[in-house]
Amino acid sequence: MGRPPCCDKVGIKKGPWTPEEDIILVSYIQEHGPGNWRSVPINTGLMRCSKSCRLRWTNYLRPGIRRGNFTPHEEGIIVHLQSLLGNRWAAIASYLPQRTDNDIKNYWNTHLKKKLKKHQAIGAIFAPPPSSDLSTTVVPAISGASHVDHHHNTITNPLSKDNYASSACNNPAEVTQLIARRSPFAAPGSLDADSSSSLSYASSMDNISKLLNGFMKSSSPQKDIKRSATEVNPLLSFENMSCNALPDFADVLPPQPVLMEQRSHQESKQQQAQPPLSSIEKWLLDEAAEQVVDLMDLSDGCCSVPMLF
DNA sequence: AAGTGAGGCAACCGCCGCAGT
DNA sequence: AACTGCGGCGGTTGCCTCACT
Repeated sequence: MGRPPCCDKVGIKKGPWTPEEDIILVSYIQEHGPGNWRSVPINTGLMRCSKSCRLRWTNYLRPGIRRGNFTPHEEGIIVHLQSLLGNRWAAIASYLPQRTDNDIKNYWNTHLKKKLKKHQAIGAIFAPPPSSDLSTTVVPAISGASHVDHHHNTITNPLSKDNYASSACNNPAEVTQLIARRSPFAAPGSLDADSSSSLSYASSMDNISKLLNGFMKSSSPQKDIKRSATEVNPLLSFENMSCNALPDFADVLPPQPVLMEQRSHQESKQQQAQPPLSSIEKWLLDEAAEQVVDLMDLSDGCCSVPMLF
C-alpha cells in the first residue's frame, strides 16, 4: 500500500500562482520565516499543496534569485559541473547561489543541451583527437550521468581548488572564469535575451520584485530569514561564489546544506586523491590557446553583466 | 490576419532520504 | 528496529508565447 499523497488532492489549487497568492505567501514567510511548509497552506488559507508553496518560494519569491540572462560565465560553470556531476541540479545550483536548480535544469534542457549537441556535431566534422573528443565525455552526462556516483559522499567538489591542482591556475574563481571564457557558449549573443521578454505574471521580474520590495525593506523579517538560514546551517558561507558581484542581499540567501556537507567532506578527501582533469576541462584548456585573444574580451563582458537586482 | 509548430518555462508528480517517534 | 511524515530532488508535463508560413 502506497503512501498517501502529501496533501489532500481535494480542493487543492493547481497551476500558475496569482499575485495575490504570492503576496500571501511572502507575507507569511516574512512573518514566520521559511520552513514548516506543511503549516503554510493551513495558516495562510492558501489552497495550495505545501510542496507547491515551498517550490514557489524557493524558485521565484525567495530573495537573491536572478532569473534569465545566464552569463557565459554561468553557462561555462553549468556545462562544466554537469559533465562532472551529471543531472544533479541541486548540487550544480549550489555553485550558483543566485540560480535555482529548476532554472538551471530548464536552461540546460532548453539551451545548453542543444548548444552542446551542435558543438559536438561541429567537433565531429573537424575530427578532434579521440583523447580530447568532447563527445566521449559529455554524451554520457547528457544521457543520465551514468559515470557519476550518485551517492552524496563520493562526489568530488568540481570547483575545489584541489581539483585544479594540475591546471595552470590555482585560483578556483579564476578557473571558473577561464572555463567560462573558453566555453563554446561564451559568446556575446548567448546572453539570454528571450527569457526576459516573457510577459506572463509568473516570470515577471517586476511583479516579484514589487512583492519583495516590501519584504526587503522590512528589517525584522530580513533578520528572521538571515537567522533561520544560519541556524539551519552554521556553515553557511559564500566562499564558493563566482567572480560575479554579490548582490547586496546575498546574506539572506538560504543555506545549501547538501553542498556544504559535501564540500567539507570532500575537501579532506581530495587532499588524498586529486582527480585528473576531466576531458571537458582538457578540451576547454586546449581550445583556449587559439581563442585567447577574442575570449579575453568576452570575459570582460561576462563579468560586467549588470545584476538584475 | 489567421493558423500552426516549436521552444521556453512554470509547476506538478513521484521517489528518496532523513529525522522524529 | 520499524514506522511515519516532511522536505528535497529530478523528471516530466502542459500551457503560453513567438516565429514562421
